Amino acid sequence: MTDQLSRVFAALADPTRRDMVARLTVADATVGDLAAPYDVSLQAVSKHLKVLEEAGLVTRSRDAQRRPVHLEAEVFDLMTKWIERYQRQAEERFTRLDAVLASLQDKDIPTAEEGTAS
Amino acid sequence: MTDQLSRVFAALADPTRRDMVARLTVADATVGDLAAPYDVSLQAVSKHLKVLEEAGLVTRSRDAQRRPVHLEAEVFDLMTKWIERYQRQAEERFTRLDAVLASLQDKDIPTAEEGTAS
DNA sequence: ACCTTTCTCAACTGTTCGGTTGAACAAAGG
DNA sequence: CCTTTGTTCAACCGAACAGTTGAGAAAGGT
Repeated sequence: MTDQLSRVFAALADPTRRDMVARLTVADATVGDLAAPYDVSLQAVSKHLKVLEEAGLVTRSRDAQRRPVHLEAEVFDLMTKWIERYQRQAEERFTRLDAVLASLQDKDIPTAEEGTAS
Repeated sequence: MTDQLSRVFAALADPTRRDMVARLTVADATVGDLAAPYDVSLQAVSKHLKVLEEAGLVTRSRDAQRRPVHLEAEVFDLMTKWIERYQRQAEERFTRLDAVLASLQDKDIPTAEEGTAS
């Protein structure tokens, strides 16, 4: 899973990580802040953050001992673009199918119209 | 990973599965059709399809020995909704931050405004 | 009836994932 | 210094994942 798109999808496949992202849209937070609501160790949360970071979804700076986490929302565009592209393509295919069905209603051809076999 | 949203994200985290989805926007296909371009066993592809199916991304019917796979593009909406919601929220926060910074330039208040702790 | 095609199920393998604990590092602050 | 706070690293564990092979089901074609 080398490519970023895969990493982003994988990162958001986990409910805890999605929740973290959701909370980061409100404000930056430290690891401790983020860990608070969950019933897991701080280390586990730290690992989740590493996943989000490697997906490019968050960045981290430094403030004394703290490592504030900041959401990089632009990465969403990567997904949105992929999804929209194929969503559009699927819709187009759908309307194309409608056209075929409509033309079939005019004529009276019960046979296949596919150009598969030679 | 019980919820559908997690399953959809996880399903699309794999490049091979994303490619299958992409190809299914063009036309329905059999397992064999789908497997052809990849250098893995048919069984592996069959497993990938099971993942896509359990995520609600595809459905399968029957045509003699064949099991044609059909894309259910509506499921994309699930993701799109989630993404857009937090994308919007992140943007709003951004503009809100701008406002705060602007007001800070007028006054001179360096203290926090968050009502988190009891 | 047989054989072929298409696909799935079952069992096994190596790898990744999400979690744990314990130790250690980084940066202030007595 | 030594302690406290915040975070990460390392090793480990069980479960899930992505792949394999081998057997077999499902549905026709001849």
